[in-house]
Amino acid sequence: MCGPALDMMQRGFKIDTYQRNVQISRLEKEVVKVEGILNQYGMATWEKPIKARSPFLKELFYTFYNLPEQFRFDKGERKVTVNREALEKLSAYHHVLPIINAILTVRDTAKLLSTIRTEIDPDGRMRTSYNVAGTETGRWSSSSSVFGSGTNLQNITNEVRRMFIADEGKVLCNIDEEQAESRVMGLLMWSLIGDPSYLLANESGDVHTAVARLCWPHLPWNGEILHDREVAERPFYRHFSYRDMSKRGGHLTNYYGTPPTMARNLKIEEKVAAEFQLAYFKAFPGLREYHHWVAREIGLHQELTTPLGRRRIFFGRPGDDATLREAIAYIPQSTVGDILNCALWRIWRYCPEAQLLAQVHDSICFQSDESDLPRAIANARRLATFPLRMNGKALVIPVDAKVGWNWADETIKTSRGKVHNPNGLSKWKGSLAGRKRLSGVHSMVA
DNA sequence: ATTCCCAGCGCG
DNA sequence: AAAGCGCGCTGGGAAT
Repeated sequence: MCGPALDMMQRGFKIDTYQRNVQISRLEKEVVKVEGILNQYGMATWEKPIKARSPFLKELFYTFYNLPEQFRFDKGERKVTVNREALEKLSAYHHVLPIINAILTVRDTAKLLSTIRTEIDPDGRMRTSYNVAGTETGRWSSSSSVFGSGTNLQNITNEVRRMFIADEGKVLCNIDEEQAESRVMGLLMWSLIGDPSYLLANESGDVHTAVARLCWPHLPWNGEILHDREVAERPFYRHFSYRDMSKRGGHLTNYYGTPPTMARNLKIEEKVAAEFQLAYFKAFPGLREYHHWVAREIGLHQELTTPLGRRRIFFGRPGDDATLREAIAYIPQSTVGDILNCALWRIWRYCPEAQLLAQVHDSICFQSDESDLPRAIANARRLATFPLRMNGKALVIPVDAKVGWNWADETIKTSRGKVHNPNGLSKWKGSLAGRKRLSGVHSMVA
Protein backbone atom coordinates (compact mmCIF):
# COMPACT_ATOMS: atom_id res chain seq x y z
CA MET A 1 0.00 0.00 0.00
CA CYS A 2 2.98 2.32 0.43
CA GLY A 3 3.32 2.56 -3.37
CA PRO A 4 0.03 4.32 -4.13
CA ALA A 5 0.13 6.13 -0.77
CA LEU A 6 3.53 7.73 -1.41
CA ASP A 7 2.52 8.50 -4.98
CA MET A 8 -0.39 10.62 -3.73
CA MET A 9 1.54 12.08 -0.80
CA GLN A 10 4.35 13.30 -3.07
CA ARG A 11 2.15 14.59 -5.89
CA GLY A 12 -0.24 16.63 -3.75
CA PHE A 13 -3.57 18.07 -4.88
CA LYS A 14 -3.53 21.40 -6.76
CA ILE A 15 -5.35 24.20 -4.96
CA ASP A 16 -7.22 27.06 -6.65
CA THR A 17 -5.49 29.77 -4.63
CA TYR A 18 -7.70 32.55 -5.97
CA GLN A 19 -10.82 30.69 -4.89
CA ARG A 20 -9.16 29.94 -1.55
CA ASN A 21 -8.34 33.60 -0.88
CA VAL A 22 -11.84 34.74 -1.85
CA GLN A 23 -13.38 32.25 0.56
CA ILE A 24 -10.98 33.10 3.38
CA SER A 25 -11.67 36.82 3.27
CA ARG A 26 -15.42 36.26 3.00
CA LEU A 27 -15.50 33.85 5.96
CA GLU A 28 -13.12 35.94 8.07
CA LYS A 29 -15.44 38.92 7.74
CA GLU A 30 -18.39 36.77 8.71
CA VAL A 31 -16.68 35.34 11.80
CA VAL A 32 -15.50 38.75 12.98
CA LYS A 33 -19.00 40.15 12.52
CA VAL A 34 -20.83 37.41 14.40
CA GLU A 35 -18.19 37.21 17.14
CA GLY A 36 -18.70 40.94 17.63
CA ILE A 37 -22.43 40.43 18.05
CA LEU A 38 -21.80 37.55 20.43
CA ASN A 39 -19.50 39.68 22.56
CA GLN A 40 -22.09 42.42 22.77
CA TYR A 41 -24.61 39.87 23.98
CA GLY A 42 -22.01 38.71 26.49
CA MET A 43 -21.25 42.17 27.86
CA ALA A 44 -24.97 43.00 27.99
CA THR A 45 -25.82 39.89 29.98
CA TRP A 46 -23.13 38.39 32.17
CA GLU A 47 -20.60 41.20 31.58
CA LYS A 48 -18.05 38.90 29.96
CA PRO A 49 -17.47 38.06 26.31
CA ILE A 50 -19.06 34.87 24.98
CA LYS A 51 -16.75 32.55 23.08
CA ALA A 52 -18.53 30.08 20.83
CA ARG A 53 -16.15 27.23 21.62
CA SER A 54 -15.40 27.88 25.27
CA PRO A 55 -16.18 25.37 28.02
CA PHE A 56 -17.57 28.28 30.03
CA LEU A 57 -20.67 28.15 27.89
CA LYS A 58 -21.85 25.51 30.34
CA GLU A 59 -21.64 28.08 33.10
CA LEU A 60 -23.49 30.62 30.95
CA PHE A 61 -26.45 28.41 30.12
CA TYR A 62 -26.70 26.14 33.14
CA THR A 63 -25.63 28.44 36.00
CA PHE A 64 -26.14 32.03 34.86
CA TYR A 65 -29.35 31.37 32.91
CA ASN A 66 -30.22 28.33 35.04
CA LEU A 67 -31.57 26.36 32.07
CA PRO A 68 -32.00 22.58 32.30
CA GLU A 69 -28.72 20.75 31.79
CA GLN A 70 -28.42 18.76 28.56
CA PHE A 71 -26.49 15.53 28.44
CA ARG A 72 -24.68 13.33 26.01
CA PHE A 73 -23.31 9.83 26.45
CA ASP A 74 -19.62 9.27 26.04
CA LYS A 75 -18.29 5.73 26.50
CA GLY A 76 -21.00 4.85 28.94
CA GLU A 77 -20.69 8.13 30.80
CA ARG A 78 -23.39 10.79 31.01
CA LYS A 79 -21.85 14.21 30.47
CA VAL A 80 -23.18 17.74 30.47
CA THR A 81 -22.82 19.27 27.02
CA VAL A 82 -23.37 22.44 25.03
CA ASN A 83 -23.07 20.78 21.64
CA ARG A 84 -25.30 21.65 18.68
CA GLU A 85 -28.04 19.25 19.68
CA ALA A 86 -28.13 20.61 23.23
CA LEU A 87 -28.22 24.23 22.08
CA GLU A 88 -31.00 23.48 19.61
CA LYS A 89 -33.08 22.12 22.49
CA LEU A 90 -32.28 25.15 24.63
CA SER A 91 -33.39 27.47 21.86
CA ALA A 92 -36.94 26.75 23.03
CA TYR A 93 -36.11 29.34 25.72
CA HIS A 94 -36.37 32.22 23.35
CA HIS A 95 -34.59 34.76 25.51
CA VAL A 96 -31.35 32.92 24.65
CA LEU A 97 -32.22 32.16 21.03
CA PRO A 98 -30.14 35.02 19.54
CA ILE A 99 -27.10 33.90 21.57
CA ILE A 100 -27.52 30.31 20.45
CA ASN A 101 -27.89 31.28 16.80
CA ALA A 102 -24.74 33.36 16.99
CA ILE A 103 -22.80 30.57 18.69
CA LEU A 104 -23.81 27.99 16.10
CA THR A 105 -22.98 30.36 13.25
CA VAL A 106 -19.52 31.09 14.65
CA ARG A 107 -18.85 27.39 15.19
CA ASP A 108 -19.90 26.46 11.65
CA THR A 109 -18.02 29.29 10.00
CA ALA A 110 -14.88 28.90 12.10
CA LYS A 111 -14.78 25.19 11.34
CA LEU A 112 -15.08 25.82 7.61
CA LEU A 113 -12.49 28.57 7.77
CA SER A 114 -9.95 26.46 9.62
CA THR A 115 -10.05 23.80 6.89
CA ILE A 116 -9.83 26.29 4.04
CA ARG A 117 -6.95 28.09 5.75
CA THR A 118 -4.91 24.89 5.99
CA GLU A 119 -1.34 25.57 4.91
CA ILE A 120 -0.62 24.63 1.31
CA ASP A 121 2.91 23.97 0.04
CA PRO A 122 4.88 26.66 -1.85
CA ASP A 123 4.06 24.96 -5.17
CA GLY A 124 0.35 25.63 -4.54
CA ARG A 125 -0.50 22.02 -3.68
CA MET A 126 -2.11 20.52 -0.59
CA ARG A 127 -0.30 17.48 0.73
CA THR A 128 -1.45 14.89 3.21
CA SER A 129 0.04 11.92 5.01
CA TYR A 130 -1.70 8.60 4.64
CA ASN A 131 -1.27 6.01 7.36
CA VAL A 132 -1.89 2.68 5.64
CA ALA A 133 -1.86 0.73 8.90
CA GLY A 134 -3.49 3.07 11.35
CA THR A 135 -6.97 1.72 12.08
CA GLU A 136 -8.73 -1.23 13.64
CA THR A 137 -10.50 -2.11 10.41
CA GLY A 138 -7.70 -1.86 7.84
CA ARG A 139 -8.94 1.41 6.50
CA TRP A 140 -6.32 4.08 5.94
CA SER A 141 -6.23 7.26 7.93
CA SER A 142 -5.08 10.67 6.72
CA SER A 143 -3.49 13.57 8.56
CA SER A 144 -1.25 16.59 8.00
CA SER A 145 1.82 15.95 5.82
CA VAL A 146 5.25 15.04 7.19
CA PHE A 147 6.29 18.68 6.90
CA GLY A 148 3.27 19.87 8.88
CA SER A 149 1.39 21.38 5.96
CA GLY A 150 -1.91 20.02 4.71
CA THR A 151 -4.46 18.11 6.75
CA ASN A 152 -6.73 15.07 6.89
CA LEU A 153 -8.07 14.82 3.32
CA GLN A 154 -10.68 12.23 4.27
CA ASN A 155 -13.04 14.65 6.01
CA ILE A 156 -13.20 17.54 3.55
CA THR A 157 -16.72 18.88 3.00
CA ASN A 158 -18.16 19.29 -0.48
CA GLU A 159 -18.04 23.06 -0.03
CA VAL A 160 -14.28 23.00 0.65
CA ARG A 161 -13.63 20.48 -2.12
CA ARG A 162 -14.38 23.30 -4.53
CA MET A 163 -10.80 24.61 -4.16
CA PHE A 164 -9.18 21.26 -5.00
CA ILE A 165 -8.59 21.34 -8.77
CA ALA A 166 -7.03 19.43 -11.66
CA ASP A 167 -3.66 20.50 -13.04
CA GLU A 168 -3.57 22.53 -16.24
CA GLY A 169 -4.68 20.41 -19.20
CA LYS A 170 -5.97 17.62 -16.97
CA VAL A 171 -9.41 16.45 -15.89
CA LEU A 172 -10.43 15.06 -12.49
CA CYS A 173 -12.19 11.74 -12.14
CA ASN A 174 -13.74 10.52 -8.91
CA ILE A 175 -14.68 6.86 -8.78
CA ASP A 176 -16.90 5.55 -6.06
CA GLU A 177 -18.02 2.09 -4.88
CA GLU A 178 -21.82 2.42 -5.05
CA GLN A 179 -23.68 1.58 -1.83
CA ALA A 180 -20.70 -0.55 -0.91
CA GLU A 181 -21.23 -1.24 2.80
CA SER A 182 -24.88 -1.91 2.31
CA ARG A 183 -24.16 -4.46 -0.44
CA VAL A 184 -21.57 -6.22 1.72
CA MET A 185 -24.15 -6.38 4.49
CA GLY A 186 -26.43 -8.04 1.90
CA LEU A 187 -23.77 -10.59 1.00
CA LEU A 188 -23.22 -11.42 4.69
CA MET A 189 -26.93 -11.96 5.25
CA TRP A 190 -27.08 -14.18 2.18
CA SER A 191 -23.92 -16.24 2.62
CA LEU A 192 -23.96 -16.63 6.42
CA ILE A 193 -27.69 -16.80 7.06
CA GLY A 194 -29.13 -17.79 3.67
CA ASP A 195 -31.36 -14.71 3.36
CA PRO A 196 -30.85 -13.01 -0.04
CA SER A 197 -33.57 -10.39 0.47
CA TYR A 198 -31.34 -7.46 1.41
CA LEU A 199 -28.85 -8.07 -1.38
CA LEU A 200 -31.71 -8.30 -3.88
CA ALA A 201 -33.08 -5.00 -2.60
CA ASN A 202 -29.62 -3.47 -3.06
CA GLU A 203 -29.34 -4.76 -6.60
CA SER A 204 -32.80 -3.59 -7.66
CA GLY A 205 -31.41 -0.26 -8.87
CA ASP A 206 -32.75 2.00 -6.13
CA VAL A 207 -32.16 0.32 -2.79
CA HIS A 208 -34.02 2.89 -0.72
CA THR A 209 -37.20 2.58 -2.78
CA ALA A 210 -36.88 -1.21 -2.70
CA VAL A 211 -36.58 -1.15 1.09
CA ALA A 212 -39.61 1.14 1.29
CA ARG A 213 -41.62 -1.31 -0.83
CA LEU A 214 -40.76 -4.18 1.49
CA CYS A 215 -41.42 -2.24 4.69
CA TRP A 216 -44.75 -0.79 3.57
CA PRO A 217 -46.20 -3.39 1.14
CA HIS A 218 -49.72 -1.92 1.35
CA LEU A 219 -48.76 1.24 -0.60
CA PRO A 220 -49.78 1.40 -4.29
CA TRP A 221 -46.57 0.02 -5.83
CA ASN A 222 -46.77 -1.23 -9.40
CA GLY A 223 -43.19 -2.15 -10.35
CA GLU A 224 -42.57 0.84 -12.63
CA ILE A 225 -39.38 2.55 -11.53
CA LEU A 226 -40.57 6.14 -11.80
CA HIS A 227 -43.99 5.45 -10.30
CA ASP A 228 -42.58 3.50 -7.37
CA ARG A 229 -40.00 6.17 -6.70
CA GLU A 230 -42.80 8.75 -6.60
CA VAL A 231 -44.71 6.58 -4.12
CA ALA A 232 -41.59 6.18 -1.99
CA GLU A 233 -41.16 9.93 -1.88
CA ARG A 234 -44.62 10.53 -0.43
CA PRO A 235 -44.54 11.83 3.13
CA PHE A 236 -44.33 9.23 5.86
CA TYR A 237 -44.01 11.43 8.90
CA ARG A 238 -43.68 15.22 8.89
CA HIS A 239 -40.87 16.16 6.49
CA PHE A 240 -39.84 12.50 6.14
CA SER A 241 -40.71 10.46 3.08
CA TYR A 242 -40.85 6.66 3.16
CA ARG A 243 -37.64 6.74 1.13
CA ASP A 244 -35.86 9.01 3.65
CA MET A 245 -36.85 6.64 6.42
CA SER A 246 -35.53 3.66 4.49
CA LYS A 247 -32.26 5.38 3.71
CA ARG A 248 -31.29 6.79 7.08
CA GLY A 249 -33.23 4.44 9.32
CA GLY A 250 -32.03 1.38 7.42
CA HIS A 251 -28.37 2.30 7.74
CA LEU A 252 -28.69 2.86 11.47
CA THR A 253 -30.65 -0.36 11.98
CA ASN A 254 -28.04 -2.38 10.05
CA TYR A 255 -25.46 -1.22 12.60
CA TYR A 256 -27.57 -2.09 15.64
CA GLY A 257 -28.88 1.43 16.16
CA THR A 258 -31.85 1.59 18.53
CA PRO A 259 -35.14 3.51 18.30
CA PRO A 260 -33.99 6.19 20.79
CA THR A 261 -30.94 6.94 18.64
CA MET A 262 -32.96 6.89 15.46
CA ALA A 263 -35.50 9.22 17.02
CA ARG A 264 -32.72 11.64 17.98
CA ASN A 265 -30.84 11.58 14.68
CA LEU A 266 -33.86 11.74 12.42
CA LYS A 267 -35.84 14.05 14.70
CA ILE A 268 -38.87 11.81 14.82
CA GLU A 269 -40.78 10.22 17.70
CA GLU A 270 -39.36 7.11 19.31
CA LYS A 271 -42.58 5.23 18.60
CA VAL A 272 -42.29 5.97 14.88
CA ALA A 273 -38.69 4.75 14.86
CA ALA A 274 -39.68 1.54 16.64
CA GLU A 275 -42.47 0.98 14.11
CA PHE A 276 -40.01 1.35 11.25
CA GLN A 277 -37.59 -1.13 12.79
CA LEU A 278 -40.35 -3.68 13.21
CA ALA A 279 -41.16 -3.48 9.50
CA TYR A 280 -37.47 -3.46 8.55
CA PHE A 281 -36.60 -6.58 10.52
CA LYS A 282 -39.66 -8.30 9.08
CA ALA A 283 -38.62 -7.40 5.53
CA PHE A 284 -35.03 -8.56 6.12
CA PRO A 285 -35.14 -11.37 8.69
CA GLY A 286 -31.49 -12.16 7.99
CA LEU A 287 -30.43 -8.92 9.67
CA ARG A 288 -31.37 -9.97 13.22
CA GLU A 289 -29.79 -13.32 12.55
CA TYR A 290 -26.59 -11.64 11.37
CA HIS A 291 -26.49 -9.67 14.61
CA HIS A 292 -27.00 -12.91 16.55
CA TRP A 293 -24.33 -14.66 14.48
CA VAL A 294 -21.83 -11.92 15.35
CA ALA A 295 -22.74 -12.10 19.04
CA ARG A 296 -22.16 -15.86 18.98
CA GLU A 297 -18.78 -15.54 17.20
CA ILE A 298 -17.60 -12.92 19.68
CA GLY A 299 -18.83 -14.98 22.61
CA LEU A 300 -17.04 -18.09 21.35
CA HIS A 301 -13.84 -16.73 19.80
CA GLN A 302 -13.55 -12.98 20.45
CA GLU A 303 -12.46 -12.57 16.84
CA LEU A 304 -13.85 -12.14 13.33
CA THR A 305 -12.29 -12.63 9.91
CA THR A 306 -13.57 -10.77 6.85
CA PRO A 307 -14.19 -12.44 3.48
CA LEU A 308 -10.87 -10.90 2.41
CA GLY A 309 -9.06 -12.58 5.27
CA ARG A 310 -8.53 -9.69 7.65
CA ARG A 311 -8.75 -10.92 11.23
CA ARG A 312 -9.57 -8.68 14.18
CA ILE A 313 -9.46 -9.64 17.81
CA PHE A 314 -11.99 -7.89 20.03
CA PHE A 315 -10.47 -7.01 23.36
CA GLY A 316 -13.68 -5.69 24.90
CA ARG A 317 -15.76 -7.89 27.17
CA PRO A 318 -17.44 -10.45 24.92
CA GLY A 319 -20.86 -9.89 26.48
CA ASP A 320 -20.82 -6.09 26.30
CA ASP A 321 -23.12 -4.34 23.87
CA ALA A 322 -20.27 -2.00 22.95
CA THR A 323 -18.13 -4.96 21.86
CA LEU A 324 -21.02 -6.36 19.85
CA ARG A 325 -21.56 -3.07 18.05
CA GLU A 326 -17.89 -2.77 17.11
CA ALA A 327 -18.05 -6.31 15.78
CA ILE A 328 -21.26 -5.81 13.77
CA ALA A 329 -19.70 -2.84 11.97
CA TYR A 330 -16.32 -4.46 11.47
CA ILE A 331 -16.82 -6.80 8.50
CA PRO A 332 -18.64 -4.40 6.14
CA GLN A 333 -16.37 -1.48 6.97
CA SER A 334 -13.16 -3.46 6.66
CA THR A 335 -14.21 -5.32 3.52
CA VAL A 336 -15.15 -2.16 1.67
CA GLY A 337 -11.86 -0.57 2.66
CA ASP A 338 -9.89 -3.55 1.41
CA ILE A 339 -11.81 -3.74 -1.88
CA LEU A 340 -11.19 -0.06 -2.54
CA ASN A 341 -7.52 -0.37 -1.64
CA CYS A 342 -7.14 -3.37 -3.91
CA ALA A 343 -8.63 -1.28 -6.72
CA LEU A 344 -6.35 1.61 -5.79
CA TRP A 345 -3.25 -0.55 -5.94
CA ARG A 346 -4.22 -2.04 -9.31
CA ILE A 347 -4.88 1.39 -10.80
CA TRP A 348 -1.54 2.65 -9.49
CA ARG A 349 0.26 -0.39 -10.90
CA TYR A 350 -1.51 -0.93 -14.22
CA CYS A 351 -3.08 2.38 -15.23
CA PRO A 352 -0.27 4.93 -15.55
CA GLU A 353 -2.47 7.46 -17.34
CA ALA A 354 -4.41 7.93 -14.08
CA GLN A 355 -2.47 10.14 -11.64
CA LEU A 356 -3.77 9.38 -8.15
CA LEU A 357 -4.72 12.31 -5.93
CA ALA A 358 -6.82 11.10 -3.00
CA GLN A 359 -8.32 8.06 -1.28
CA VAL A 360 -11.48 8.50 0.82
CA HIS A 361 -12.35 5.00 2.12
CA ASP A 362 -14.75 4.03 -0.67
CA SER A 363 -13.69 6.44 -3.39
CA ILE A 364 -10.59 7.47 -5.32
CA CYS A 365 -9.81 10.75 -7.04
CA PHE A 366 -7.34 10.86 -9.93
CA GLN A 367 -6.53 13.14 -12.87
CA SER A 368 -5.71 12.41 -16.52
CA ASP A 369 -4.85 14.31 -19.66
CA GLU A 370 -8.07 15.06 -21.49
CA SER A 371 -6.97 12.90 -24.44
CA ASP A 372 -6.33 9.91 -22.12
CA LEU A 373 -9.49 10.33 -20.11
CA PRO A 374 -11.83 7.76 -21.70
CA ARG A 375 -9.12 5.12 -21.62
CA ALA A 376 -8.09 5.97 -18.07
CA ILE A 377 -11.66 5.74 -16.79
CA ALA A 378 -12.39 2.50 -18.65
CA ASN A 379 -9.21 0.94 -17.29
CA ALA A 380 -9.71 2.24 -13.76
CA ARG A 381 -13.27 0.90 -13.73
CA ARG A 382 -12.19 -2.47 -15.07
CA LEU A 383 -9.43 -2.72 -12.48
CA ALA A 384 -11.80 -1.69 -9.68
CA THR A 385 -14.56 -4.13 -10.60
CA PHE A 386 -14.17 -7.69 -9.34
CA PRO A 387 -16.27 -10.20 -7.44
CA LEU A 388 -16.22 -10.55 -3.68
CA ARG A 389 -16.74 -14.19 -2.73
CA MET A 390 -17.97 -15.68 0.51
CA ASN A 391 -19.15 -19.24 1.22
CA GLY A 392 -19.78 -19.91 -2.46
CA LYS A 393 -21.82 -16.71 -2.95
CA ALA A 394 -20.48 -13.73 -4.88
CA LEU A 395 -21.13 -10.02 -5.20
CA VAL A 396 -19.84 -7.33 -7.56
CA ILE A 397 -19.92 -3.77 -6.30
CA PRO A 398 -20.55 -1.38 -9.22
CA VAL A 399 -18.15 1.50 -9.67
CA ASP A 400 -19.55 4.96 -10.37
CA ALA A 401 -17.39 7.58 -12.17
CA LYS A 402 -17.73 11.34 -12.14
CA VAL A 403 -15.62 13.92 -13.98
CA GLY A 404 -14.94 17.64 -13.69
CA TRP A 405 -12.19 20.15 -12.96
CA ASN A 406 -12.71 20.57 -9.25
CA TRP A 407 -13.47 18.03 -6.52
CA ALA A 408 -16.96 19.28 -5.53
CA ASP A 409 -20.33 18.30 -6.98
CA GLU A 410 -21.92 20.52 -9.62
CA THR A 411 -24.37 21.78 -7.02
CA ILE A 412 -22.91 22.79 -3.66
CA LYS A 413 -25.20 23.11 -0.69
CA THR A 414 -23.91 25.71 1.75
CA SER A 415 -25.37 27.11 4.95
CA ARG A 416 -26.63 30.01 2.86
CA GLY A 417 -28.20 28.03 0.03
CA LYS A 418 -27.19 26.29 -3.17
CA VAL A 419 -24.29 27.39 -5.35
CA HIS A 420 -23.87 26.30 -8.95
CA ASN A 421 -20.37 24.93 -9.59
CA PRO A 422 -19.98 24.53 -13.36
CA ASN A 423 -16.47 23.03 -13.10
CA GLY A 424 -17.67 20.44 -10.58
CA LEU A 425 -18.08 16.69 -10.86
CA SER A 426 -20.84 15.17 -12.97
CA LYS A 427 -21.59 11.65 -14.08
CA TRP A 428 -19.27 10.26 -16.75
CA LYS A 429 -21.21 9.15 -19.81
CA GLY A 430 -18.35 8.05 -22.06
CA SER A 431 -17.23 11.55 -23.03
CA LEU A 432 -17.03 15.07 -21.68
CA ALA A 433 -20.18 15.71 -23.75
CA GLY A 434 -19.19 19.23 -24.70
CA ARG A 435 -18.15 20.25 -21.20
CA LYS A 436 -15.19 22.62 -21.06
CA ARG A 437 -13.13 23.94 -18.21
CA LEU A 438 -14.39 27.42 -17.40
CA SER A 439 -11.95 29.96 -16.04
CA GLY A 440 -12.07 33.05 -13.87
CA VAL A 441 -15.42 34.58 -13.14
CA HIS A 442 -17.28 32.07 -15.35
CA SER A 443 -16.36 29.25 -12.98
CA MET A 444 -18.14 30.89 -10.07
CA VAL A 445 -21.81 31.38 -10.81
CA ALA A 446 -23.63 32.06 -7.56
C1' DA B 1 6.35 28.76 27.39
C1' DT B 2 5.06 24.28 26.29
C1' DT B 3 2.36 20.17 26.67
C1' DC B 4 -1.83 17.79 27.65
C1' DC B 5 -6.74 17.06 27.60
C1' DC B 6 -11.48 17.76 26.39
C1' DA B 7 -15.35 19.06 23.62
C1' DG B 8 -17.09 19.56 19.34
C1' DC B 9 -17.46 18.34 14.59
C1' DG B 10 -16.04 17.00 9.75
C1' DC B 11 -15.88 12.70 6.54
C1' DG B 12 -16.88 7.45 5.15
C1' DA C 1 -28.96 1.01 31.41
C1' DA C 2 -27.72 2.78 27.41
C1' DA C 3 -28.87 4.34 23.15
C1' DG C 4 -24.18 2.35 14.97
C1' DC C 5 -18.46 2.11 14.00
C1' DG C 6 -14.02 4.06 12.11
C1' DC C 7 -10.85 8.13 12.02
C1' DG C 8 -8.10 13.45 12.74
C1' DC C 9 -8.08 18.48 13.73
C1' DT C 10 -8.99 22.79 16.27
C1' DG C 11 -9.68 26.07 20.04
C1' DG C 12 -9.89 26.82 24.79
C1' DG C 13 -8.18 26.18 29.05
C1' DA C 14 -5.63 23.48 32.62
C1' DA C 15 -1.45 21.34 33.97
C1' DT C 16 3.37 21.13 33.89
